[in-house]
Amino acid sequence: MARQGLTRADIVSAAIEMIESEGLHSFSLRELASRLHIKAASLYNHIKSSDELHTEVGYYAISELKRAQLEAIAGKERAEAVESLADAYYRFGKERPEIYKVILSLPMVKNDAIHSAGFDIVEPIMTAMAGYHLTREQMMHLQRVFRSIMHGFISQEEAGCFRQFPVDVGDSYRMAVRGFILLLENSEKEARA
Amino acid sequence: MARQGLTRADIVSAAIEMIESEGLHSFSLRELASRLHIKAASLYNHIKSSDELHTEVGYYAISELKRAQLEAIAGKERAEAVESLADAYYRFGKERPEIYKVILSLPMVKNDAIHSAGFDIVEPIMTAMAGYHLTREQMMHLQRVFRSIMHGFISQEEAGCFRQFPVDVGDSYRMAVRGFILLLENSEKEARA
DNA sequence: CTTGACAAACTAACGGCGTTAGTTTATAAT
DNA sequence: ATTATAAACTAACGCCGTTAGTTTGTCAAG
Repeated sequence: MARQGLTRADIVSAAIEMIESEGLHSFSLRELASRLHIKAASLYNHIKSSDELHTEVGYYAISELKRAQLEAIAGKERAEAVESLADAYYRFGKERPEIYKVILSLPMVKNDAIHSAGFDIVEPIMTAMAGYHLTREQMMHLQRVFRSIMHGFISQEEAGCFRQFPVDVGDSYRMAVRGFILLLENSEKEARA
Repeated sequence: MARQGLTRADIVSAAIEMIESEGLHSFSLRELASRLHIKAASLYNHIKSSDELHTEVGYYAISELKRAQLEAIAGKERAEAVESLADAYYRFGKERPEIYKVILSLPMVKNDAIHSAGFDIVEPIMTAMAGYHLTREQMMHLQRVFRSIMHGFISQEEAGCFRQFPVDVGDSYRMAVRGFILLLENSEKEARA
């Protein structure tokens, strides 16, 4: 087998492709190696462990999500910005479910690099809320509430938890976003008081 | 080794114990068998597969969550009922994180038994909202919103996603619940109109 | 042009996993 | 006392991540 001179970047992007097309749960180093026409052990010339590769894919996933978010809020303010941000988040989770799962499965604890990458996700949310007159502390709380709603909705829909009732999932989603905007307006009133 | 006459129920409850104490991710049939002083292959006299055991543990987890929820809303109405329900949900996720993860990892799709068990989780939520004057359709949507907020919050906190900022997580949680109650009140107004 | 260093690839193996097939054997019912 | 049932066993298969040690292609310095 002629040597092909694979790089670390080649391996990471092959992993991303494979996860997107075949699913995170069925991903394995051996299968990845096989697709690169390599033995599994050879991967260890480029990566230290399966976890490290997983983290590397995670950085990509976070950067993609951030990109989509920043694009969504560009030139928008207040409710319009928040709705557009939510839509981008929702679409990302729906269109790239496996990559989204990678973000969720990232060990945020005890890994400074991932921890700081987490700020990339927070930043667009803070920007979208900037048009509201809120204290810095309120924004920190509200950012958590926003992420909870979005993540909770996406992952439960993906898991099939919303099939008990025949009502439209899109309608539920819009109601959830409306709830958050109500909370934003309510918080603004409190901040003024 | 004297035969101990293990039953399916023995195995399920040993699995529950093991998951609660050692964590879902480190659970394995071989380790479970070892704790029961049995070979792994012997487990197959009682269960068909690892997935089946997982599902069985899931039924237990759902019933426990439902029990906690029903207890929380007993004799309460409207905001008080919803807040108490949310607290029970939150406490369950925090105090029994591994069992909670089992619920999340249940394959809701393509398994009728689990699908119908999902109703057990919905029911207390519908009851808690019963005091509000809402249409049946509104309740179906709001139930999804409630679960999204709760699940999103619990799983992100558990994953360590809320460590970017030093503000109190409990305060964020209360703000999230307040947001949901605002949405309930707002929906009620719309229903009357 | 040769030589030497580096790193990309290899083979072989370990211990772990879920699972299957086929076998023994204790217990409970006839 | 005999027999049927099912709880347990052994042995093996094919996955998995990972490590150690080895070959070999490539590329740069002498």
